Amino acid sequence: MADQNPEQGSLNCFTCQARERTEWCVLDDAELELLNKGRLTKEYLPGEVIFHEGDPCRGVFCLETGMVGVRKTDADGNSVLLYLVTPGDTLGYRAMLAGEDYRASAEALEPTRICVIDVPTVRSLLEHNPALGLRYLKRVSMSLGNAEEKILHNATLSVRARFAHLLLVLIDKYGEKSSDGPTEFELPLSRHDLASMIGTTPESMSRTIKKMESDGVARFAGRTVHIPEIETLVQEFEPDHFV
Amino acid sequence: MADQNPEQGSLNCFTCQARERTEWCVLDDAELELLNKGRLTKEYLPGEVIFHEGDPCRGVFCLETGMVGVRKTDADGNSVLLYLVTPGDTLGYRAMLAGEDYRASAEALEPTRICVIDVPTVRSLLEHNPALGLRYLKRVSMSLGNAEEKILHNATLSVRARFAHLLLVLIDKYGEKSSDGPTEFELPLSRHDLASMIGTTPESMSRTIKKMESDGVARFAGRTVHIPEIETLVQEFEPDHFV
DNA sequence: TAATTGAATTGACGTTGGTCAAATCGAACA
DNA sequence: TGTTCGATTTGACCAACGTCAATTCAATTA
Repeated sequence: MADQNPEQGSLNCFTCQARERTEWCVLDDAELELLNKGRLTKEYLPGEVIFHEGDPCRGVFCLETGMVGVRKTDADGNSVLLYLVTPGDTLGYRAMLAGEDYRASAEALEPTRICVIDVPTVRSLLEHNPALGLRYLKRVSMSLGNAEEKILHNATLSVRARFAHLLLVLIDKYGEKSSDGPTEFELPLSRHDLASMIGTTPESMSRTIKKMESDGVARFAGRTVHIPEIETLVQEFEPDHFV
Repeated sequence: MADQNPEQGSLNCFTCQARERTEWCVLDDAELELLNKGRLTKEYLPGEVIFHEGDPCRGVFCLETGMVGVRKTDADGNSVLLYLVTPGDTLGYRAMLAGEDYRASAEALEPTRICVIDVPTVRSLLEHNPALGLRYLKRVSMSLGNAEEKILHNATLSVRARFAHLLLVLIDKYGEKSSDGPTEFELPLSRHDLASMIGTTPESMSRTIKKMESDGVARFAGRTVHIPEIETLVQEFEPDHFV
């Protein structure tokens, strides 16, 4: 694990570029001061683990730069990649708010700079500023809605349809903002991680990609994806979608 | 939909048997008064729908008696049964807290008596009593943890293992509280609904039950299940579980 | 440039579990 | 008691997808 490194990037919560995009945007200056005091910055290299499933909750993490993957693994070593966490997202709040140990692990996928705000500080902020709680309520509730949707998708859609959906989500989140026409963008994930995001194997992932190429739905070159027409992806996902 | 029927059961939030088990247990008398005023009681017969996916959120529901199923259905009519809601549970809070329309539908599975607390009342209570928000935060966060676990299970476990797990959960929630030895209990669900709780078909459900019987893991007679040894179910679920 | 290593792909194969249709069961009711 | 209707079970079939092993690819380093 990389040591704390206060020499690079923003030095505190006041100057942090990511803050306005986090739940902390509702805090006033006094509260920000508290947040800043309860904070510890760390850097992680790809593959380094930020927390493990079963670890006691250490607080809430704020991602400043880089990318983190949240994984859940079972006894046999099978795993799913539940979330990609990018700058402006917070991490680890579920365990904190549920008062549980972590039920998933978090791992840097890129060089990542991240702050931890310790449990007592978060608890105190939550108790004194109801707006923060409401903010988190909204966040967790939307996340729950998405998780429930994923349960439905995994139960009813084919690997191919789930992958089409994943591509749409990734384009929406990390790609150019053009809803139609040809699109090109960089997948932020390996084939293995793409597979574990939709609950399948790298082999099936590979075959699905090949099939999509031969069907002219998309072209893949390494992590670069070219999609001639976004709408065809939507069709894959909802066969009877009307434009 | 059955009309409001104030003649049966508890007449208000003060005398409601279920209340102490809900999030409302943190309210003081003045707040209970507000809750009581924002409340409307309804009764539903099995099969009647309480809300539909896509409906605007009407408030938070409190189940007093009966049972409700929360379902999510896709365009092709495939569906999963996400939750069973029983007395003392609240319902519909996810959409309310996320500020979204319902993303699932709720349907009475038994004759059900339920109160609706309208959106303005819940919002007002949340804004004035931070403890209520924290209470819901915990509830939603734990629910999210369970949903994430379900995503992992559906991706990695067989139908049989998922069913073993479902049985354990149902026994824990609705069965006798004996952790080992022979157990007998009543399934609260049809085969079809059991199937849609673990994301499979009634046919596969039926075959799985038959196989489990021939393996001596459990005996099924209609909705009555007899399990000679609970531990064998745990083994089904976690092959390398140590006692 | 050759060697090394891990990721990705491909092939071959088997199994799970979905689909469709038919048969059976069981409760409600005439 | 016979009838009816939906729920459940059974059978037959097969497609999707997981598994295992071998191969290829690409990036890194000696």
